[in-house]
Amino acid sequence: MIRSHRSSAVSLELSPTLARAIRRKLLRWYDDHKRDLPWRSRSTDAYAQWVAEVMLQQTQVDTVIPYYERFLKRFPTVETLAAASLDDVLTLWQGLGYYRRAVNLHRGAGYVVRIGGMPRSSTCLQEIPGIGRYTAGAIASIAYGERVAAVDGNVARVLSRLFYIDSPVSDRDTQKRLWTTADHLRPRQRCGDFNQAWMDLGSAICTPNAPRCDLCPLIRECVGFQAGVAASLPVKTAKKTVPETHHVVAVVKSRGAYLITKRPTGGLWGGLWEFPNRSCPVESGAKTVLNSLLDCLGFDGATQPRRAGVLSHRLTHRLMHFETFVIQPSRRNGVGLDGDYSWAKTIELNERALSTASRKIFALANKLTHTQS
DNA sequence: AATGCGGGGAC
DNA sequence: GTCCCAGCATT
Repeated sequence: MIRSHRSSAVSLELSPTLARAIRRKLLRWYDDHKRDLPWRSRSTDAYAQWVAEVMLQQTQVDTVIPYYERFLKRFPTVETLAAASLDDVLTLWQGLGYYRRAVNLHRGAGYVVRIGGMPRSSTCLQEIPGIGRYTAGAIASIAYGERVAAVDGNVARVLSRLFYIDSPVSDRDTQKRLWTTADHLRPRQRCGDFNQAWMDLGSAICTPNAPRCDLCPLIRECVGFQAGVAASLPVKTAKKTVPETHHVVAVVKSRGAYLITKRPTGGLWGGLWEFPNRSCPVESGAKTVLNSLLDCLGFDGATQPRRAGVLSHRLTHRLMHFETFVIQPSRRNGVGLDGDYSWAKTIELNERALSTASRKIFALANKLTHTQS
């Protein structure tokens, strides 16, 4: 019975014979179809693998590649990264998202240099901030040849189909089972290649939608395919509706430079620069909130704000609306503008770490300026 | 166990 | 529009 098969222990559904067949077929397929990716040309460089794996967290390969090339060119070694300023690291990271990754990478580089080099095992790698079980397994198996599993979204999808695992993939028990299954499948040799083979298979064949089962090297072993349910796996839990928030933004321009401020590290866009702004519960109250913001910045009512429009920006977990105003005061009479504030000309702005939302706000403000001038 | 954390590619 | 992506840290 299918059901009893599915609910049986891994050791029962994964016989040594089956495990051997899966290893052999997947590695053979990988030898013929592996992608040519930048980090694969330096697979023994644990630092290079670390950078790649962190960038690839929740981020697609094609998005990462140009960032990776720039990053490794600028910071070719962990020592060069440790010696850099966080601002410079974030500038290279801008647009890639999840900026805590860059902060942790920079912090981690300092840690690695202090302890005299990259940790040499999957377990020790997890002492580095931003490296969890998956990333540690990937780095250790690829760079060191350690025999350790690495279950990411790709592997979870392939394994859930291969073994018809239909409990919600985010559940703890499901995750535990996936890792246990991956542990059983680890080959004694080429574990790094094996881990990457899952990912290439998940990218090219065992895709989230409309998997190409006809091309899959594991079609004969795939219980999900045999049952005709491969495309509906893994089972994901419904997502909740994202909250909507409104904000007012002051793009203050004086003598060709713009007033920007640095966000505190930790939260959304932590450590990045942006134009002064405030949350605004109701859109209709924008003018009041703007005046309050300008007061705090030290720009009084003598400067006439001009409304540039509303910029909407969608994140995975939030929909944000920025009602944008341009202010051109006659004097830079701002008060309390400490180290977290700065004036930056357009060309300097391009070298600062700004969020994509801030870039879009800047474009909107510039459109107004050029239209009216 | 649930939530916060970006942005873009694919459909 | 929707879904999802080489996850991790925090609570």
